[in-house]
Amino acid sequence: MSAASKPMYQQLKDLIIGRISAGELRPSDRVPSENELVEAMNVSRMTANRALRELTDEGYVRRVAGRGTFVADLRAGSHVLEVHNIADEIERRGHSHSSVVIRQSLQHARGEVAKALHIEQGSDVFHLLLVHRENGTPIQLEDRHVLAGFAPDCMEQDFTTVTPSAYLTAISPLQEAEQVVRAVMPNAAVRSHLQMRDDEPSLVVLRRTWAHGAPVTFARLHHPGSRYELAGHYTPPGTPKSATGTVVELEKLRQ
Amino acid sequence: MSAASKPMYQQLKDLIIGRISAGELRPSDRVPSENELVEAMNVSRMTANRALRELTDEGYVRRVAGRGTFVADLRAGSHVLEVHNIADEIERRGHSHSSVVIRQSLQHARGEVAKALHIEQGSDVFHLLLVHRENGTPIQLEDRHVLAGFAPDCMEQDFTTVTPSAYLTAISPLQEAEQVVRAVMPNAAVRSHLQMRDDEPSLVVLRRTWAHGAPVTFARLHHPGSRYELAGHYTPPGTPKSATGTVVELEKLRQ
DNA sequence: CTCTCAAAGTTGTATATACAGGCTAGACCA
DNA sequence: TGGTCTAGCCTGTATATACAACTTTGAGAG
Repeated sequence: MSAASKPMYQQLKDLIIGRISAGELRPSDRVPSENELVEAMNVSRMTANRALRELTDEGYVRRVAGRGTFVADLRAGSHVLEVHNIADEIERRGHSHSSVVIRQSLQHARGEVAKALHIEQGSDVFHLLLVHRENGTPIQLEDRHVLAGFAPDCMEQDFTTVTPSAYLTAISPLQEAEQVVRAVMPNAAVRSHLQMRDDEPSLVVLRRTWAHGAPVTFARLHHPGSRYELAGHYTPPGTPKSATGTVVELEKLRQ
Repeated sequence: MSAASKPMYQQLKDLIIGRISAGELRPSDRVPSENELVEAMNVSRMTANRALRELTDEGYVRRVAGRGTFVADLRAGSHVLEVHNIADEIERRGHSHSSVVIRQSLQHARGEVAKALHIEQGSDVFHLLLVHRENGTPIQLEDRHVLAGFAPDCMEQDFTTVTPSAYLTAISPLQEAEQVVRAVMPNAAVRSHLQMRDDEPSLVVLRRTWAHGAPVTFARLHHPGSRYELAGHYTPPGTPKSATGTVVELEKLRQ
């Protein structure tokens, strides 16, 4: 579990990452070429190639055929926040998730919904309104519109057992999404559903999801500001999927 | 620029992504093994290996030595939000960024700051307080504490020309970060600095940044709720760096 | 019938080799 | 002096081969 077990290409990557991290190699500096690594480290060129290629994919370096490999510009401060499905998020905290369906109806799309879904005013859409609870406490009001043609059996679903999100991703995989996060003052209806104080702001996530190249659902997710936050952990390039599972200990720091 | 020019390993990737995207291959289904691809597509095993390995890195499939390659669980709803440096963000919008330094002093770390930075109460920290403006309008109040030992020349910097973020990333590359987003009601001081209405909520980003394995700076970034939002565009796995540059057209949809 | 173990299939890594194509410096020519 | 062009280095891709390690299956021994 210690050192010698790592594969050679990984050792090469670690070596170069180490030099960059230590400041020995700075942005736009040239890093050893494949052939130089071959001679210095006594490996084959394909192994050196794999190391440098993966470092490129992970954003550490930039390669130019004919010129060489250079330290990348260290993305000037772009941090990542992962926004999870509310049910998954609650479950990951080890808490219990439940939801109450307030409305589940077929409607005609009006103004902003029609615009968001790229459909004509008056087209059929399903409207879902439900409250998600964490250990019994309201934590999210989900106000969702779904293209009627995309989910014909939407009215037959029991959304207290399967969340709309899970239902929709089961219909069609591999979707694209766009989202916006805002701080707003909720209206009385939202406040009531989420059991919020009069002067409490709300964290709102607007999310529009695509399937097969067209938007199919648009959701407004309201959260009580005093009981909800988005948390994210960012580690340098080489960590595409470890964001899940990192623990955030930044809890007691209220302004 | 059309079809035949793509390298073989990319054609293999596209072929398998196509089958997944079309629903022909569903999560946990087995995808062709390397040797099967070798025979079917008339390529060498290393080429098939590269295609499947990259699909693994990009999250499309999951591989188990001895068993095979299987379609991954299509991340059950994990969406990504990129949070950029405020100056970069403003510049990307084609607007002008300026900032006003309100405080730049050496202090002794108290309570929450000491805790966030993992240092003793009373340790030396620099305190920076500045307002960032977009086309003259206040858009962010940056309240930052920096470990004194990490940036000894912090007091000599002119933070109206180089943002604290740019200054700090120049000192040490490759850092780790943790952040939390909240909706809160700002106090009078914050409201005043950001020229906010009395009943306007604030979107707050708490960000703690590591270097060399230890936290070195802790920032509270306050934004006026009516003039600021976080936006993100999510495209399926194979898009590690294209998140920058996607246009969000979800603007006029107020709750 | 049950246990053991070997065979076959699978991924993971590593090497040697080959050719195509981009880029640059310096030799060479006019 | 000035322009051209080639030799040499670099990355990008592709192949053939080899061995290690893991998993399942089934044959064979007891």
